Amino acid sequence: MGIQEEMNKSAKISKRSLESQAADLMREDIINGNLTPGTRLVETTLAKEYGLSRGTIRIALHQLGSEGLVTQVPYAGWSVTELNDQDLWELYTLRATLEGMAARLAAERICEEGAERLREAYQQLLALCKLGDLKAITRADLDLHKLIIELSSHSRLASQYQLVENQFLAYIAAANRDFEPESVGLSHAALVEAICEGESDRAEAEAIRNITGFEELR
Amino acid sequence: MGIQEEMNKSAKISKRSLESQAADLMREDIINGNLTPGTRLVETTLAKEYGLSRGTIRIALHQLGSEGLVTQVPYAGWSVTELNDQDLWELYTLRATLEGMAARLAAERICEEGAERLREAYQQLLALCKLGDLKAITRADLDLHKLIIELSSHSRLASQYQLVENQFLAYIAAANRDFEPESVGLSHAALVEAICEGESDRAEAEAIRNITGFEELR
DNA sequence: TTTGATATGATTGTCCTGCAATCGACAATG
DNA sequence: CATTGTCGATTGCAGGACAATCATATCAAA
Repeated sequence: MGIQEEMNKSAKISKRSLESQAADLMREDIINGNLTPGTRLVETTLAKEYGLSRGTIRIALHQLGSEGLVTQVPYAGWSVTELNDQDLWELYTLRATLEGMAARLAAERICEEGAERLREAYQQLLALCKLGDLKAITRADLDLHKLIIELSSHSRLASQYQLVENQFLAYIAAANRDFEPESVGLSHAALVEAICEGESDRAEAEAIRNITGFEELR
Repeated sequence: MGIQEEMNKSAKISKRSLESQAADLMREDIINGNLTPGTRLVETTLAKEYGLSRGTIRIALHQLGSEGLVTQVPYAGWSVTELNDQDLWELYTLRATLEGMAARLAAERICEEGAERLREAYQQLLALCKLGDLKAITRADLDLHKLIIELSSHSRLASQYQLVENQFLAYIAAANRDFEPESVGLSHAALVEAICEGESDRAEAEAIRNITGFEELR
C-alpha cells in the first residue's frame, strides 16, 4: 500500500510508528523541495496518497507543524510554511547562536578521537571544494557542522539545531538559492583548529563569524 | 462537560481548538506540579476526565511530547517527563545561551519605551525582594526575563525560551526546589542597565552570568 | 533456583464512519 | 455597490472497532 513494506533487513528493527514515518516522508519532501512553500496539504488527499488513515496523517501534520515546516489555519487547511524576511533573519541569528554554543561546548570537552573525526571531516570538505561539486560540498559542509553539534554532547541543542536547519533547507531548496559558493572550506579552518585545541572562546566566535559572515539580511 | 463552558463574555471569542486547549490544561497541570514527573497518562482515562474524545487527547499528548513535557514509550504509554542531571545541565546551558542572545538583541534595538518598561519591571522586582514573598519574587523575576525576550523581537527565540522554561518549571515545581532565594534583585541591575544603554556585549555577558552564576551542575 | 515459554490484561496504534463547525467563493438580493 | 445567503471543501471532533505490542503473572522445564 503506502509505507509499511520495508521490513528493514538490516538488523535495526524498525519500530517507528506509521505516524512518525509519515511525518518523515513529508518532511523529506519539504526539505528536498518536492513540496514548495505555499503548497496546500489536504488531510484526506494525503491519507489516500500514503495509504494511511486520516487520523494518522493528522498526527503527522501536527508534528510537522510543531517543527515549523507546515502551517495550519483553523478549519481552512494546512500548507507548507512560507518564510518572510523576518523569518529568515530569525533563522540565521538563531542558527548562529546555537552553532556558537555548540562550538564552545565542543571545544571544552574535545578529546583525541573527537579531534581526529573533526579534522577528517574538514579535510573531506576541503578536498571536495577543490573538485567543485556544489551538491557534495553542501553536504560535506552540513556534515561538518552536524559533527560539531554532536561533539557538544547536548541533545536538546542538537534537536533544536536540526529544526532550524530543516526550515532553512526547505527555504533553500524552494528558492534554489544555493549555498555559499566560494571559500567555504578555508573559512572553517580557524573554527576547526580552535575546537581541536580546546579554545572555547575562539571557537564560539569563529562559529558565529562563519554563519553571519556571508549574508547580511535586514 | 469538560472544557468548553467559558464562552468568554469579554469580546475575545475563544478560537482555540479543543486539542490545543486540552494541551494547555495538561501543560498547566505539569508546570504547577499537579502532575509530577513519572506520572502515567492514559489516553482513555484523560479522555473521560476532560470529556473529550481519545483522538483529541492524542493530538494534545503529541503536542506536549514535542515540547518535552511528556514522554512516550511505544505501545506502553505516556508519562510526565523525568529529568536527570544531564537534562538539567542541558536546560541550564541552553537557557543561558538563549537569554544571552535575547539580551544582546534587546540591547541592539532598545528604544525609549522599551527601556522604560524594562526599568519599571526591574523596580517592581526590587520592591518585591524587600517584602520577601518568594512566590511573588519568582513571578516578577520570570516577568523580567520574559520582557527581555519580548524586547528582542525574535519569535522563534521566544517560543524556544518558553519551551525550556516550561520544562524547567515542571522540574522546580516537582522537586520543590525553590528559585534563587537571595539577592536576585541586585544581580539583575547590571543586566538591565546594559540593555537600556544599548551595550550589547555587556548585556549578553551579564545575562549569562545571571543564569549560570547561582548553580554549578556537572 | 533459574530459565524459558505461555497466557493474559492493559494500552497504544490504526482504521473506519459520521457529523458539526468553519472558511472561501460566489450568487442573490436590496 | 454593499450586504447577505448559500454551497462546497476542509478541518474539528466524536465514537467504535480491532490489531499490535508491552508488562506482568504463571507455569513448566532444566
